[in-house]
Amino acid sequence: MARPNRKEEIFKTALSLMRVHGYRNTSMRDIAGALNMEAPSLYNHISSKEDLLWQTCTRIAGAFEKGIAEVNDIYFNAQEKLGMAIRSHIQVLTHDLDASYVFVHEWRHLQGDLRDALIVRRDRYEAAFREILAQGESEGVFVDSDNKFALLTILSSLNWVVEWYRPDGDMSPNQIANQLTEFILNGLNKHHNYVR
Amino acid sequence: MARPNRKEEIFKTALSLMRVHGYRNTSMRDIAGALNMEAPSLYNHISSKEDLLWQTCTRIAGAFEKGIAEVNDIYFNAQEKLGMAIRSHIQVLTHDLDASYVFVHEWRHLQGDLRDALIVRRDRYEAAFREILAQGESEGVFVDSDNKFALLTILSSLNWVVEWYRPDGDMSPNQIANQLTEFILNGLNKHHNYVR
DNA sequence: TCAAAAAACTAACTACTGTTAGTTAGTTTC
DNA sequence: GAAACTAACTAACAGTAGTTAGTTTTTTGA
Repeated sequence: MARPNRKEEIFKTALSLMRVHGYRNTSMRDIAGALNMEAPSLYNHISSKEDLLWQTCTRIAGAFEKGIAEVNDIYFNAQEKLGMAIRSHIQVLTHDLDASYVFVHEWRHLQGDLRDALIVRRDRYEAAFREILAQGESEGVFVDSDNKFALLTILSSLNWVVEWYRPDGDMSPNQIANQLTEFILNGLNKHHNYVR
Repeated sequence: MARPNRKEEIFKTALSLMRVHGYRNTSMRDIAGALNMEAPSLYNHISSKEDLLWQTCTRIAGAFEKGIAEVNDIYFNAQEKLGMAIRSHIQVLTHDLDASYVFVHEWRHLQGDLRDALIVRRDRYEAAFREILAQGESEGVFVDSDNKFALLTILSSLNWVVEWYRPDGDMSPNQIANQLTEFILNGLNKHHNYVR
């Protein structure tokens, strides 16, 4: 009986259900049922439903953090940095799509300290991104924009990828990252002369 | 006792709770409690919890549709159209923030036909937006991009506004629309010479 | 002023929630 | 071959969900 890691199977099944139906709409009995077992048996492998969500969120958050740290270690120029940060972000999302989707959409079902801890980490991540924007401005290669505004706009387009990305679709994660980078840097305008 | 429209009060209260705690996490008893009444009394005014969500979603969807129709009626040039479509979208979101937030985040808790109907309307709305992009390309003012990709990127940045917009913040809806339009058209790049 | 309508109430139901307790069968380790 | 471990089970609990039925109170309108 090939059963390499039951715990992983549970996570995988749970996340794919939660992606479709949401965290609250996915019961322990649903998860167990999809694995042909009974709900209480799950507790031989995991400690609680919330822990399922918590471990997922920290895993994804950790991957994001690792990515942005590497970018800041290796690259110097702001345009390169931004491009690589985008690529890294997209890699994380697409590499573990169910988990990322659940992270993006369901993290706020965490309660109390867990939730707070995640907000702190998110803010740190955003700050690292924002620093790249600031660097680009002082290098004179990015327009001087409202940093917070630009950041939110950028991150929203990145995160929306979990909404439509399909592993068997016709864009690879790298292609997506390239297109997004180009779009974010150059926008839609062909002649760059739009004035409001 | 000034009680102009109890039904509206219920919607308003329900949506503000759902915005914070989510649809599934907001019980009828929570809603009733916030209005100093008992849960069953709500049913003198509304027919079900799902109907609360459904009516909210159709209301917002209708506002979006009205906006895009007007844009296509009045304006000719693609840049203007896109700018006005963005402005209209932001107007809808910010004018009815709780409802919009719930719409963007919780529509998928609708079941069966209701959910399907909403998907159809969303697709139609996206198609109208995409047509503006196509027009801009054929007019030679927008870069030739993957339409679907550009569209999703644009709409994601628009919808993310519900995440951070505050009526008492320092940007008005029109300022947000202007900044977003500029960002979407011109991107971050100062000299428009980024090549990947 | 009085009947009708509106809007609240209490009690209760059924379904489902996450989880615990206690147990059992099969496998691995010493 | 005994002990320990793994992973499943059944039964059940305490709580919550949305909702219905039936009743009472409040408001409204002629």
